Amino acid sequence: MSYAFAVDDVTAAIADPVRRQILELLRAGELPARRIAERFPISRPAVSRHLRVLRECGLVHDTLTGRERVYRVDPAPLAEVGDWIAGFARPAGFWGPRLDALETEVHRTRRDRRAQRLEDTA
Amino acid sequence: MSYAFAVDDVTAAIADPVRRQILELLRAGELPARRIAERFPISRPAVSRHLRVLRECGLVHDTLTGRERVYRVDPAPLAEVGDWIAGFARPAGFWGPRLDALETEVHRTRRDRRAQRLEDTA
DNA sequence: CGAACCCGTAACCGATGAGTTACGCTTTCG
DNA sequence: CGAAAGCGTAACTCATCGGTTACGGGTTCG
Repeated sequence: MSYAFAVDDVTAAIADPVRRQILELLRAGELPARRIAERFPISRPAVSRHLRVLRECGLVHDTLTGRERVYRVDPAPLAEVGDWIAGFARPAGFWGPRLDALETEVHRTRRDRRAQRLEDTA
Repeated sequence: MSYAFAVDDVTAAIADPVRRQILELLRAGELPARRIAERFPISRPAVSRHLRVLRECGLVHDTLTGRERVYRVDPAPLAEVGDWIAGFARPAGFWGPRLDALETEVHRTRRDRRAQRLEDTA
């Protein structure tokens, strides 16, 4: 049971600068798709597809409110990458013990995400 | 002064599963290119190019020894990504304080890397 | 010296990915 | 009810990327 599956999706997702900026934007608070799109020089459908990528790997969640779709960030999948990175700790227990806390967080939020998914597109 | 530049290269580098596996392989110890290549089902030149990508963003360093080129991993650039991830800490100071240690590490190793680069291809 | 070894690069190719415009659905509101 | 707003999707184009084979340069060794 490795995270390889999820890590693959998440690393691919954050490899794009636009998607990273979207996440940073959402860090300040939830936003409807329109508000997100107008912050970028690219077309709205382009942003919409970036949002889909982020959605499919659980980095954002959305709630349909009237005719607006509000997005909010979920850092849990990022923690899995942080977990992988932590495996490259210096000599022995350099960052290790500190980042181990992340792993705990991963397990904790894995439950939450399942619940979240049911709420999505609600 | 943001890491955006470096983070962009590093996230792109670790987005590929083969490159991540190379890093994991090198985590156990340095290896000549040949030894790395024979662990993968793809051709040797393909691995060689993956190594180049990893080299160009500082994730690996190489030393020319006779007719062999020995590679070793450098986790420092990964720390910059960890740093970025840490910015998505839960509510307030959930992982934050723990991952702050990473940032310190980033600064520390930035000097080292400059020295490393001079040694490369030596 | 010449053959074998180790490795990187060049040239080429199919797949993938990010961008665009056009379109359709649902919700709001005059 | 009909127009406008807010989103997502489809179809298409173009650049990038990862894979392959072919090749060349430096090193070891019989």
